[in-house]
Amino acid sequence: MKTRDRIVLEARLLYNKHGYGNVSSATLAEHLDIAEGNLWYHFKTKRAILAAISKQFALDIEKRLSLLPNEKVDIVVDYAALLQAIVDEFQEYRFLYRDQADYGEHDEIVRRGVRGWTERTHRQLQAYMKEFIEAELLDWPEERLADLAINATIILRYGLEYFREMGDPIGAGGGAIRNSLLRHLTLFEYRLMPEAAIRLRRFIERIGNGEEVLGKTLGKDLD
Amino acid sequence: MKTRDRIVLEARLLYNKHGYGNVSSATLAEHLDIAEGNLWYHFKTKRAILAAISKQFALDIEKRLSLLPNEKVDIVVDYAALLQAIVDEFQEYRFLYRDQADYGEHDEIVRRGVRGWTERTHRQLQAYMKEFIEAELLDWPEERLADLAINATIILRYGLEYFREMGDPIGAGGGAIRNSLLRHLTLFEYRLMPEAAIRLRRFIERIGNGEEVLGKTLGKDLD
DNA sequence: GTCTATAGCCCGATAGAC
DNA sequence: GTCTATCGGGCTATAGAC
Repeated sequence: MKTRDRIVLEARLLYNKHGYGNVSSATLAEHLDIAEGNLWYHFKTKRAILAAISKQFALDIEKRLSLLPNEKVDIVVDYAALLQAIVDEFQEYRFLYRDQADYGEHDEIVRRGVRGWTERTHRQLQAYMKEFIEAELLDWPEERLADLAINATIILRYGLEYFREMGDPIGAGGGAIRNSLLRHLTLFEYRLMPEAAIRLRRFIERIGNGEEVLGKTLGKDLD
Repeated sequence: MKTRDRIVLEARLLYNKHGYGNVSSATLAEHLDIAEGNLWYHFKTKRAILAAISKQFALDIEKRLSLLPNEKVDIVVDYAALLQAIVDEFQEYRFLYRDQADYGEHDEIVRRGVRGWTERTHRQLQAYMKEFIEAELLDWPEERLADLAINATIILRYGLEYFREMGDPIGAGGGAIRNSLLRHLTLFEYRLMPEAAIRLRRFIERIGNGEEVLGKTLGKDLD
């Protein structure tokens, strides 16, 4: 792996773990076992590292947004795969949102993209919900489908922070991911066919345990 | 107003605006028009300022948690007053949660309190919802009332960050507060009596516009 | 209580040898 | 591409005069 790529990877992991502002270039270089000067050779400013991570973030988001319900598999499995992709993404780029007050404005690519990505995420979730309805696994009125998708996005997105604050441990095996997923499920579980609800809950347990039974769809090449 | 109190107030405002890590003691002293040495006389460390703000935070939370549906007024007005107290609180101490990755561990008083405060907030919202039901303004099954209250809390809590990311301006008159409140309303509006929904929406517009028609219940002495 | 002056540290970033 | 050495600047915090 090239030094430049190692820097981008390690920076992202350290920023997620300790916060962007708490990871100095000296610390980063030390973790990479390279000299600090070498780091400045590859990236002329600290913000340039942020830009490189942001670029990869944009690519990964597009990959996740391209996921669609697969006609060949059943919708419960499809939806579980989407959920896994979403929580992976939120975890892998967590610092980008969490530390924004720290590093100031987002990189341009994120600043310009974030609104569109969020709206497309709503539509993506809505498309999956619609499949549940068409498979007669969910009984939900069409006119409230958009609200369901938006509220589900918000809860998935901020669940990690919410449950961390409540004391749940983060990371694979920790309760925060599992609880976020279960929390979003409360929005529509009461209108799901019991069998579909049971299967979804089973998938959520596996995702929460970090079992990655469905194959990781994002960042596989990075970890 | 005593210098010490002025420091605590101005620090909170500046931290909320620019982020805890981006407000140096020099900047803070400059805004207060006092010498930096004077600041260190009142607070021996920067963290001591954080502790003072956290202490006030705890007091304000208790005040807000003590709000109850008032038998003499109708529940819609009561609920609007609670909503206003909650969004005020989340705005006035926004940096405390938002910048936690920056300043590290919460002050002890917050660290020990946060779980209990959140759970009590759930129960508080639930009590108000129950009043709506008893006034026959809301049709909602008892067994899903807790979930409604929790999901409403999360959306109220993180709505500000969510809508800011989406490009809405923050602060009185900005769209973020109004949109957070409307978003939380989507959770149960479809089961509200139309007349109650209309009145709630009208209150939300006024809160979103910063009109404070119900009287500010928190931080009144600070602003 | 408030001020000035300054210590001591870590940070992001640069210069230049290899 | 990688290293060592170093600079300028901002930050938290201290010392001591008034």
